[in-house]
Amino acid sequence: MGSKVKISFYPIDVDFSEVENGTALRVFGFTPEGKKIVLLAKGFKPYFYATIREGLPAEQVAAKISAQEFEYKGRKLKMRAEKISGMELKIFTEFPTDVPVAQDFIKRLDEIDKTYEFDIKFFKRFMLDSGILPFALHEATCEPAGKLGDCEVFETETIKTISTAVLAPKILAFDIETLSAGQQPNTKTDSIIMASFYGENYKKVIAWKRFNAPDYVQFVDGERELIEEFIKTVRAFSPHVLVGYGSDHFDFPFLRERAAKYNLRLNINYDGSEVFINTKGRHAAKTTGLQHLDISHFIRNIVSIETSRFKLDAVAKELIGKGKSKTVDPALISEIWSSNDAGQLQNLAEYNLIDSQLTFEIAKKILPTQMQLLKMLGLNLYEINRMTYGQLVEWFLINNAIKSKTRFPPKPRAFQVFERRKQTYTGAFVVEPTPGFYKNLCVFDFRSLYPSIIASHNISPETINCKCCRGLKIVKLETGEEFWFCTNKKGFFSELISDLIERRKRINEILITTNPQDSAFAELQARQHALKYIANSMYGYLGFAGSRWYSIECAKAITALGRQYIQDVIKEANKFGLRVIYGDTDSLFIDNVNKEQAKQFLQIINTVLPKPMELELKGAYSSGLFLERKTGEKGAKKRYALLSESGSIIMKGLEAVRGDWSKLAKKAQKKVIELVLKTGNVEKSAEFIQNLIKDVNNKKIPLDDFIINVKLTKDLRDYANISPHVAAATLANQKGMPIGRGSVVSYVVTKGESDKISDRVKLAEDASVNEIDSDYYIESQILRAVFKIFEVFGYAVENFKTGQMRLA
DNA sequence: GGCTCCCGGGG
DNA sequence: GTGTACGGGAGCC
Repeated sequence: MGSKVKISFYPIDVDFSEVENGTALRVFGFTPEGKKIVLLAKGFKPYFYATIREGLPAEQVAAKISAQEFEYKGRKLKMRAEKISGMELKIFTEFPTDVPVAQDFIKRLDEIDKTYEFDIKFFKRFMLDSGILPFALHEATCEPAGKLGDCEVFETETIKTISTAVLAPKILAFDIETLSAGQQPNTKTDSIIMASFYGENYKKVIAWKRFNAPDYVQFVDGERELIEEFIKTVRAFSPHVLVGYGSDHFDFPFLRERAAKYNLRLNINYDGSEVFINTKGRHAAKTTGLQHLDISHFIRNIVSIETSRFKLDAVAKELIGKGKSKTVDPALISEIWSSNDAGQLQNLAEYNLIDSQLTFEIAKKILPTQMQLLKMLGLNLYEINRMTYGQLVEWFLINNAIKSKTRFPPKPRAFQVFERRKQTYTGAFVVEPTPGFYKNLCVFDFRSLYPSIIASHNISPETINCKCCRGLKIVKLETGEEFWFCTNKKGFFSELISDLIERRKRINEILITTNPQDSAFAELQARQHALKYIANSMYGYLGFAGSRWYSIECAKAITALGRQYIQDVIKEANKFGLRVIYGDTDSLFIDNVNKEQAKQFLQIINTVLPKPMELELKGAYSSGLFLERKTGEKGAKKRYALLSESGSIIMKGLEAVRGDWSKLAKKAQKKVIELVLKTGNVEKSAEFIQNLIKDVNNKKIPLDDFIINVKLTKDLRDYANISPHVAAATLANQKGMPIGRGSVVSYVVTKGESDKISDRVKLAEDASVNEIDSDYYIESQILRAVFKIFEVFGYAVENFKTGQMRLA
C-alpha cells in the first residue's frame, strides 16, 4: 500500500481507456508546477435509470433485478438495482459496455415502465456527474502508481473541483507542407517537406532541405527526421491545446501514413501512445493528455461567418483581418522544393509559418468562446470544438436535466428518426425575391426571433397543450391545429432560454461600457457568444429528427408565431414606403434605401413591436443579385450574392461549382458573378461567356482548364457503376499506373460516338486540346455553372451555344 | 427515378 | 462502442 498524497491540478483531458489491468477513467492534467499527471479514477460505476409500473413495490423489483444474472458473450452479466424513489430505480453494471445490454434486458421486464440515460458515453457520464471542469483547479487525494508516458500516475477515489475559473490554455498551432506529384498530395507517393509551429512568443519551421534561412527554420536530414522532430517539438513545448486547420482530415492522417512508412510511432500523446485517428465517417484525430483541435469544425459548424467557403485564407481574412502568404502558390510547392532557389524556399518556409500563425490567431480568437461553452457543457475541448448546433443544445439540456434531477430522454432509434423525417410542417414566412439585380440594399433582422418567442410564450415539450390551460392564448395554424402553453408552470426549454437571454442581455449591457482593450472585454464577448449560440439552437433542436427532446408541435407553434411577427413588420415597412424585395424567417432585404432612412424605420418599428422583440440593421450593401430559389418540397435554398460596401462579395447558395469541376467552370462562375455585381451590367457577363465559348470552340483554352479531378474512394473492383472517374482510373491501370483507392484521377472528356461520358474520358496526360468535347464543356461545365444567373435576366442559355445572345 | 458516388478542408 | 455524419448534385443504370 503506497502512501496517500494530496494533489492540486488542472485537468486537460478525460477519457476512458485500457490500462494495465483492465479499463479505467483517466483524468490527464498538469500541476501548478507544470508537471504532467494522470489520475486513474476508481469507484465510479456505470449505471442507468428505470421507472417501474405504477403500484409495484420498488424494493422488490430492485431485489429481483439485482438477483438476475444472464449469459452474454460467454460471460455472466450482473446488475445491481437501487431504489431512488417510489417509482424509480438506479441500475448499476460492472462494465460500461454492459449498459446497453442490461438496458435492453430491463426494458422488457413486465415490472418496468421506461428506461433512461443509458446512451451516454461512460467518460461523459463521469465528467458530468463528477463536475470535472477542464482547465479549472481541482484537488484529489491519491496514491502514486508509477509513470505512463510523460505523466506521473496516481490512483484516486474522488476528485474535487476547487474553483470554476478556467485558465487560458497554452496553445500551439501547427501546419505541414507536402509535395504533390499529382493534382493532390498522396500519402503513398508524396513526402512531408516542412512543418511549422506557432505559439505565444514561439515560432519554428522544420525542413529537410538546407537553404539560407531565417533563425526560426530548423534543418533536419530527411522526412523521417522531420517527423521525429515534429513529435519532439510538440512534447517539448507541452501545449494544452494543439491546433490545426483541416488537421483532422489532412495533416494528421498524412503524418500518420508517412510515419508508418518509416515504422515511426506518431506518439505525441502525453501517455506515450500514438494519435488516434478515427477513419470511420469523417476523420477526427484524438490526442491523449492534450487537446487536438481542428478549428475548421468550429468555424464551419458554429461561428457564423460571411464567406460561404471555409478555406483558411477566407476565414482568416474575415476573423483576424489578414490572409495567407501570397508569395507561394500551393500548386507550385513541389516545383519550389525541387528548384533549390533559396529565395523561393524562404518564401515557402514563411508561407508554412504564416499558416500556423493564422491558425494560432484564429484559435486565440475562438478559444475563449469554446472555454465558455466548456464551462456550460462540461466535456473536453475536443468534443466542444467538433460540436454542431444540435449537439450544443443537447449537451446544454443534458447538463441542466442532471442539475434539476430530471431524467434526460434517450436518442431516438433509427426507425423513429425515419418516421419523424416523414413529418413536415410549415416553416418560416418567406417573401420570394423577384430574381434580379438590386442596388443600395439594407438587411434588417430580428434579434433572436425564435429564442424570444420560446421565452415569451413559455414554449417547451411539457408545457404545450397542457391540461390546465386549455383554451388560453391559443396559437392557431392554417391547418386548424391549435396550440397553447401552460401559464401556471415554467417550461424546461423556456425557462432555460429566458435565463440565457437574460444573462446575455446583462453581459451586453456591461460590454457597451467596457473598453475593448480591457482584459474583461474578450471574456464577456466570449460569454455572450456562447449564450447566443446555445439560445439560437434551441428551436432547431425541437424540430430535429434526431433530438432527444423532439416536439414537432413546439416547432410548429414557434414558426407560426415567427410568421406572424415578420408579416407585421413587412406591413409596417410598406406603410413607411419601403419595398421588401426578399424576406426569410427573421430577416428582410430592402432596396433603394440609405442608412438614414433605415435608421428612421428601425426607430418606428421598434416602438411598435411587443417587448422582447427587436429589429436590427444587419448590414448595408451596394448591390445584390438574387436568383430563383431552388425549389423542392423541403428546404428551399436561398441563392444570392451581395457586394458589400468594402467591395467583398458574399455568396449564399451559389456554390454549385466545387473541386470536382473543371477550372473552366470555376472561372466562368466567379467572373460572371463579379461582373454582374460590380457593373450591374449583365451584357458584359454575357459577352464574357460568349467569348469564353468561342475560345473553347477555337481550341484557345489550355488543356489544364479542362481537367476534372476526382478521388477514388474505394478499390476499382468495388464500384457498382462505371462513372467517368472510374473509367479514367481503369485507363490508368491499363497503362500500368498504380491508381487505386485514395488516388486522384485527372481526366478530360473527349469527343466520341457514345452517349455515355464514361466512354469518352481520357487521362489528362494523354489528351490534347484538339480532342476535347467542346459541347460537353460548354453545356455541362460553363453553362451549368452560370445559367441560373443568366436566367434571372431573361437569357436562355441555349442562345449562347449558337453564338447568338438574345433574350429568351 | 432510384441508386451510387463525390465534395467539403488540406498541398 | 452506453455505436454508426450530412446534404446536395451529377451521372449511371
